[in-house]
Parts: sequence; C-alpha cells; structure tokens
Amino acid sequence: MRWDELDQQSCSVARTLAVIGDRWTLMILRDCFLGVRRFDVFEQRLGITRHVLSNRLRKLVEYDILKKVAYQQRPLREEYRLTECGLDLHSVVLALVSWGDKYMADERGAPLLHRHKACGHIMHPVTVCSECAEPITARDIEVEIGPKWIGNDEVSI
Amino acid sequence: MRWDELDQQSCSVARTLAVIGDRWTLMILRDCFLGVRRFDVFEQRLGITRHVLSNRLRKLVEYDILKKVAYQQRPLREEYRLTECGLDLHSVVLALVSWGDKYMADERGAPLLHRHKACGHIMHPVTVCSECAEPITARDIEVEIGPKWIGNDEVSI
DNA sequence: CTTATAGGTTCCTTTTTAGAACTAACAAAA
DNA sequence: TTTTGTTAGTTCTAAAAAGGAACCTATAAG
Repeated sequence: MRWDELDQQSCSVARTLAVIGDRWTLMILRDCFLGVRRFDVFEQRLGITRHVLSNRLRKLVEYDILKKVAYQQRPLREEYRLTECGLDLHSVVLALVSWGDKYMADERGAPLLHRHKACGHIMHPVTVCSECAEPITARDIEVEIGPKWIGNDEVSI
Repeated sequence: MRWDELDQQSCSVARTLAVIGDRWTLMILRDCFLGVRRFDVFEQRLGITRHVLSNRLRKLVEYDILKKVAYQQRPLREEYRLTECGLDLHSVVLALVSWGDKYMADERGAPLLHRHKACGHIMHPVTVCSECAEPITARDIEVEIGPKWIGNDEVSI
C-alpha cells in the first residue's frame, strides 16, 4: 500500500496520518504552536529543505490545518497560521511532548515547560474520560465498531 | 538536516518523532493497541512491505516500545508486545484518533468507538491540566525554557 | 545598477520505499 | 522421504521521495 491510499481506510488514525503523519509535518506543526509563521523561519529552525517545506505547507493549507494570511502588499508576502482545525492538533503535539519528556529526556529534564495560564502552574497533559473525567490508560479502554459501520470488516481504530 | 540527526535536538517532539515519527510506525502502534502481535498479521492488515515492517519493528524493540516474546519453541516464534513505555503512547494514538474522528470522518461518523471500562460509557479523550484538571486548548498554554536549559538557545517544545 | 529579502521552483544526487522473490527452521501430509 | 505449509524474516531491483544547491520573481534600499 502506498501513502496516497491511506486516507481511504476506515480508520481515523490512518486518515489523520495521511495528512500529518510524517516527521517534517509534525515538526512544522510543533513550530506553529511555538508561534512560527514564515517560510524562512521554518526553514532555518528546522533545517528542512525548501522543496519539502513548500510541499508540506501546501498540504497543510489544502487540508485547512494552516491558512495563508497576507501580512504585507507590494511585494505580496504571506505567512502561515493555524486554523481552528489546526489548533485542535495541540493535543497530539502535547501528547508527543509529554511522552518525549518522560522517556527521551536527558539529565537536564524537559527542555520546555508548559504553564497553564488559567491556574498559573507548570503542568503536563493528562488524558481523561469525557464522561467520568477519570484519567485513562491503554488498559482502561475497550474498542467497539461504530453503529453505522456494521458489515464492514476493515474497520479499525 | 537528516532524520538520524533529529534525536540530538533539545526538543521532546523531535526526539519522540525520531523514534515513532513516521507513518508506518504509528500505524504499527495503532495495530498494537488493537491487539495485533505477529509479523504476518501486521503485514496483512497494513499492506506494508515486509522489509519496512521488519525495520520498524526492530527500531521499536531497540527503543523499548515493543518487546519480542517467544510464544512457541521449535521452531522459535516470537511476537511483539507493547512495553510499559509503549503503552504510554496510547495518549498519542488516542489524540490522533480523536482528531481524525472530528475532522476526517465521513457521514458514518467514527469507525470505532471507545468504551471506558471503569464507567461503562462511550468516551472520547479530553486533555486536561495535571494541576487544576481543567480542559486545555492551545491558547491556554504558555511555554517556558526549563531551568537547566538556560543559555541554550536551541531549545524548543 | 547592485544588493537584499521573502517565498518559492528547478535540477541533480542520494536515500528510502514498493514489490516480488528467496531463505531458514521446522511440522504435517502424501 | 519428498512435498507442501507456516512464520518470520532477508535480498534484489525499480520507483518515489528527500537532500542540497542553484535559480527565479517582485520589490525596496543604498
């Protein structure tokens, strides 16, 4: 199977990865959440080639995760900003950071800390159940096929 | 910059992506969380080439995300199981699923539902603050450089 | 009229992936 | 005892993607 076929799968992980599931795209999104918006800044910070950067940004715009916004005319210059849809990927990036802080840190600990503006504390993300608000781990969840998917045996997460 | 250099960055996202940040690896992990453990089952479900599957599994074992466990002798056959470290990636996969369910679903809705065993309800994951337990979005967080990282201007998330 | 800036595109080389065939170590069947 | 099957791979070649550098476009500044 090739990557352009992945988004046809009946799987939300596959469909999501078809859009953001490569390393550069996720690194670009990391930078977006740190406030980076311009082509040359992405390029310098990431050490990515212009060619690949251009492709990834185009794809992110196509899927409405980023939008191009003009910040000057003559000559026209545009920057890339997260849409609402893009902002919702924060939980994915936060989950990656949190796992990395726990398992890939060196002796200096987490490179960056996250402060929750509302409560003022340094925090880390906790994934909880939308219904009972209890923290969730892999062993707490059971998976079922969605009601409108009966008969389709290709369904997964 | 090439990918084997990514894990040297002072960034938990970069370090995490250096291990799990490609599409096949995340798809393999998705299947792991659905209970898949054997080489040929991964191969058939994913449509991945044996070569790449072999590489990815080796890397996941090397980083202690999966472990090989013998399930029969003569001939020796081993399967791949999530370690504790690997199980902790559940929040990442769950975040991907959740975003996909919201933004990439078709008219049939989410392919799979998640039931929280403890409370019995169909749930979706919510990311909350570890300190005040309030739900978190991108705009609620401020980033700071970790205390032992002062002087290093290459730090990011 | 040369240089600088921002945001690309083009070209060529190297690396990675896709796809298919081959291998090892046994077990079961003919 | 030769053949077939199973599981978990490795090897090979062709195609696709990424890396790296140079070039392009529109405009402003010196």
